[in-house]
Formats: sequence, C-alpha cells, structure tokens
Amino acid sequence: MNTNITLRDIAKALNLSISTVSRALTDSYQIGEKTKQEVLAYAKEHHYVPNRMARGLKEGKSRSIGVVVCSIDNNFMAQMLDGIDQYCSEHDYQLIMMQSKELFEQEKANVNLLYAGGIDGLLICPSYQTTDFSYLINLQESGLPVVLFDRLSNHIDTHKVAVDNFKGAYEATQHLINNGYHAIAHLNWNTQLSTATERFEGYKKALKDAGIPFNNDWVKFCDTSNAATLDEELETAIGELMALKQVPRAIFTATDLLSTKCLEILRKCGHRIPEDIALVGFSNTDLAEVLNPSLSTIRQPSLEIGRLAAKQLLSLISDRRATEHFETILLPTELQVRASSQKSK
Amino acid sequence: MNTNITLRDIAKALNLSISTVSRALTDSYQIGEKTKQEVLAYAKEHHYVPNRMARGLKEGKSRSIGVVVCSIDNNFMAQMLDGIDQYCSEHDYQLIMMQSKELFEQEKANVNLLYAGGIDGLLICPSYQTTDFSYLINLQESGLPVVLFDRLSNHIDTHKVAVDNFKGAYEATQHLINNGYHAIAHLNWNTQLSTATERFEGYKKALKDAGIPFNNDWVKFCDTSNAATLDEELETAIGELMALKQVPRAIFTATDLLSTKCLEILRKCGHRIPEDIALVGFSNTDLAEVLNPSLSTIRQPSLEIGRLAAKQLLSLISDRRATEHFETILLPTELQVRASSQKSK
DNA sequence: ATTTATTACTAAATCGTTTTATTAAATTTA
DNA sequence: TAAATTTAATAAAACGATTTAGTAATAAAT
Repeated sequence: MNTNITLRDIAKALNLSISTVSRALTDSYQIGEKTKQEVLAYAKEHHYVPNRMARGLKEGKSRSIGVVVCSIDNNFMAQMLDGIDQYCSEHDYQLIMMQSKELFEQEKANVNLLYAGGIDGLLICPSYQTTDFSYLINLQESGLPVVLFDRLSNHIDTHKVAVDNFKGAYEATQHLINNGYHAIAHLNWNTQLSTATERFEGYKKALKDAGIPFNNDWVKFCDTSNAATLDEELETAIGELMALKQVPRAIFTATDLLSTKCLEILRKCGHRIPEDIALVGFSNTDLAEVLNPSLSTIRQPSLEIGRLAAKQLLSLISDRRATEHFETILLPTELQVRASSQKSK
Repeated sequence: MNTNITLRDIAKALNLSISTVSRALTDSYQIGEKTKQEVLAYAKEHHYVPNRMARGLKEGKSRSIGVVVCSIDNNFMAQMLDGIDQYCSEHDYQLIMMQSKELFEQEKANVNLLYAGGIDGLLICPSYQTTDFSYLINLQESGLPVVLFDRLSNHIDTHKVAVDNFKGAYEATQHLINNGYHAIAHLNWNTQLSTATERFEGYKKALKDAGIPFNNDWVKFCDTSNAATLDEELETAIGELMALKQVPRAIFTATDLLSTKCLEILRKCGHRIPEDIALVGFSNTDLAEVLNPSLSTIRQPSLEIGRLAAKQLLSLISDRRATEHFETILLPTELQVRASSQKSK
C-alpha cells in the first residue's frame, strides 16, 4: 500500500521513457541538462523515493545488514547493538535484527532467513551452543560478508571484533591475588566459545604466574543459557564450593549474568561479601556501583565493539577484495575496583 | 551475490514450468500430488528459500516492520523489543530497528527512511521531545499502519499499547501512604508524553484519596534524555527536596532511570534508605533485588507490551478495514515491595 | 458420441528498478 | 557533401516471485 510514485509515473507525466528518468535521477552523462532538471524537479515535488525492493532485486543488494544476537534482553548486548546501530545509521545501512536465544538451530534459521532476505552482510554473535560454523562458512563462500563480534571462534576465518578476554581475566584474577586472596574459585559457562575458554586461560595463567597451584575443584561451569535452571545450578555450584575442605575466599565470575546472579545467591545464602568471600566479575551493568555490595567488574567497551564490528562489515561489503587478509581486533578491558573485592579488614 | 537457487532452477531441473513450481510450493490445489512431492523434495534438498525482495516487489509488501525506539541501551526497552521480536519471528516478519536517541528530528528522519524502505508497518515509541505527530498522521493517511507503544499520545488516532500508568503510580503512592509515609515527593521527567503525565496524575490522586494535601515543592521534573547532565540535575533536585522545611520522607520516582539514579545519588549524599527516606519507583531492572537496599518497584510487563504491540500492528497490516476503530490497550503493572520502601523501625 | 467438468499443467504479464543495446538527430571531420 | 562522431534519447531484457488466463488430456454427464 506504499503510495509512492514510481519511475513510470514520472516518465508518463513528463513524456519521457522510464530509462531516461532513471538515468536523469542518477545524473547520467547520457541525459541532457534540461531534461535532468525537469526530472529532478518533478521527483522532488512529488516525493519520489526509489522502491527499495525493486532496486534490491535488480542489484542483488539491499543496503541492509543482518544482526544475529543471542539475546537482546541483556545489557551488554544492547550496548553493542547501540554501537552497531550508530555506525550503520551514519552510513545509511538498515539493521535487521534477530535473536538466537542461545539456540544453535534458531541461529541457523535466523541466518538463513536473513540471507534469503537479501542482506548485504551479517554481524553475528554466535549462540553458546554453536560449535559448527560450516553453515556460516558456506554462506561466506557464497559471497556473504560475515563479521563475528564478542564471541569468537577459530573455526571460521573472517573479521572478528571482541575484547582481550585473556588479559581481562588475567587482570581480574591478579587483582584478587594482589589483594591477598589466594584461594580463588572460578565460575564460567559451559561453552566452547572463545569468550569462555580465554577467560579460563587468563585465570589459570594469573594463578600460575603468582605461583598458586591450580585447583580443579574450584572451577565450575554452568549452563547460563537456561534462565529457568540457572539459579538452581548456580546455587548447587556455590554450595559445593563453600563445602570444600579448602574453601575458596574469592570468586572470579566470567560473564555478566554469572556475576550478578552470583552476588544475589551468595547474599541469599548468608555469605558476607567480601568478608566471607570476595567477588570480581565480567559485567557491564550500569548498576555495579549501587549493588550491595558494589561490584568490582571487568568492563568491556561495548559500544566500541559494536561500532568496530559494523565498520569491519561495511568495509568488507564495499570492498570484496578485502577478504584476502582477515583481522581479529581485540579491545582492552578495564578493571573497575569496588567493594566486593576489597580485602576484608 | 545471493547464490540461492530460484524457482527457475527448480523448474529446469524437474522439467516443469516456473508457475507449477511456485504453485507446488504453496500447496495449490491445481498441482498433482506426485509433482508436489517432487518439487518439495527438490526444494528442501537444495535449500530453496524464496527471494524476499522479489516476493516483496510482486506483492507490494516486504514482510518487514520498522521499529523506532528512543534508545535500545535501556533495560526496559530491550525487554519490549524482545517481545516485539518474538511475535514477529513467530509470524515471519522481519524487524528493522532504529533509534531516535530522544531527538525528534532523528525520529522523523528514521521514520521517513523506514517508510521509503518499504516497511509494511511501524511500531514507534516516540522520543520525549515529540509533541507534533502530524508527520506520522500523514504517513498513516498514505496507508502506513502505525502502532504506538509504551509512550502514548492523544494527538494521533491508532492502536496503542502501554501499561496503566495512572494505576501503577496510584498504587506506588498508596503503598507508601499505607506504610506510614505521608510526606511523599515525586520525581518525574519533563515531557508531555502520557507516560509522565499519567504517573503524575496517579500520584496526585492517591494523595487526594488519602486526604493528603498536594505540595508542589515536592515535585521535580528532570530532563532524563541527557545522560551527561542528568546526574547533576538530579543531585540538585534531591538537594532541594531535602533542604525544604517540610522535608519529604519518601520519594516516588516515575521512570526506570530516575529510580536507579535516585537510589545512587541518595546513597552518595549519605541519606539512608529507607530510614531517612523511602523509595519506590517504576523500574524493570533484573537487579532490583540485589541493589543496596533492594528497590521496591512498579514492574511493567515489558515483554507482553512488545508482543501485544506487534500483534496489533500485524493485525492492522493484514486487515486494513481494522482501521475503523482503534483501541488502546493498558496492561496492569505489578507492585514489588522490597527494602527501600519498608517503614523504618 | 458429443458436450461438460475436472485435473494438471503452462505461458505470459506484472511488480519497479537498472542497464545493455539501439536509434535518431545533431554536430564534426575529411 | 558524405562519412564519422557525439549527443540525447528509447526499447527491451533482466532480477525472482505471484497470478491471470489459458490449454491439453482425461473423466463424467447427457
């Protein structure tokens, strides 16, 4: 029911052919100055806007990009989306958003729908289930530019943008060690994605460098993708940790959700933070300062991740030859020390 | 560069005509069972997906809807978007998202871009600046279905979905009164949108019904759209409130941001909550429980708002005659009592 | 045996662009 | 003046789907 006028309408009104009008509007050298002015004037007066679908069909381009995120209902993800949207708006690209809800099948379905819909490129933050990237590689080989952000994988070769998870985790752990905590537990999620594995590695390296032996009992992997069971799972994990003969005195949590949930559960179970147990975690919540106790966090430059990911994608789209050397950009994190990790007096 | 197979490819492979293939795929009665099975099998095997642009061009529909939000980087908005996305995914509509960043001009530009892009309908949560809806009314008259969500206005006649702000505010205020607070201040934002005005009215009505005289000194309106100046503005407002000869003993905050910011600032200024001053506010943060102190909130069914708004829009799209009587749906809010509003012992 | 219905399929138009190939007229060159 | 070039336009094909209007071939009805 789009009542916009078409090239045909302009052509008829000015007694020209459709192709002349089309060319006049794109300022082609094949059209005389006088005709151009006439067409332009008429088009402006009648608010001519090219039909995106017709143009897209003809050119095989849509000037829109697909974004698949695990879940938009997540502070950190929303911040990255904000960055993506900023960059795309500035460059006149439209954003089509879909959620995988951490389900691999859903993610695949979304990507296929987007591809069929004619997106010019894809930004994706893979679901925690995703280990098989062959479906993405196929599309990539069919010519679809793909950029991974936040959660990376070695199974696909393309531009990637995230933070330096290893270093962030290293610094978080080191911060605890420097504050006198040596018995440091680690809560992570059970996925193969870089986000998780590298944070685990950073934790281990920091312990090693400080001469603290690694204790596997102190590490728990949870399924953060299922909100319904997470509370229970986390409660069990924390219960087990606190029941160990060698009870940990600090926890480093590897994700946003784990960090705040952990705080909640520790409090609910009557553990005092940081007196009984200290806490530092990856989190981008704006409320870290006003939590009880205020939460020490590793903060990620979320907006910048989004902007950069979008930038990398648009550069891939406009210059196909750029696919010769892909780069992985890792932005630095920032340790924000608050009450939850201060050495108890 | 979309290398998907087309109807033509299937037709050629099976020695059929394009129209037969098209009809077979839509399960038309005009096609024999055997042929249908063949086509279906081939299509599935070769991952046929209809070209969205071609279909859109033919049907004059894009099966995509535009969503303009003030800012995606906002818990409550992200939750509503989640609901919108859910419903649209279920009904095979794509979501094109844009942010107004609370700027009227940006909002107008976004809407025009979306319209030109061929969306089938528009979901919009107007910027706080928006008082002039004539540009939307124009598009509506050109045939674009429009649904307002969260922030409503009487200046445009269409489907609208939000919560019962009046009632929510009434209950929040009443809750404070029932808990023994009579000197209740009110923090709101300076906009003409229903969200703000109705919450103000609900606050006033609750006071009136309890026989408490309305005191204009206790009401402050802030510009929440500018994150840079908000902290300072809020600090000034709270400072003024606490310096009154008749100092309020409770505050009812009207928005998510005001609620958490207010908590932050009250704590920073050394006011004990709820001993010195109680607090209850509209907020949908998942962290209300774990704030210091835990925050009493009026919670909105954000997901449901999104789902319903999307549903109303799709019904408008599929049934144009439905534009004869528009409805406004107001969902109930839920008061969640936590520590910040408990009567001090 | 002829007409009528039904079944299973196809050709071609259409949506609104872009673009290749063509053409007619005007201008320049030889 | 005839040939070659430039200029300014146009016709028509293409993109990939849906759909209208048919067409054969078979089955049913008269």
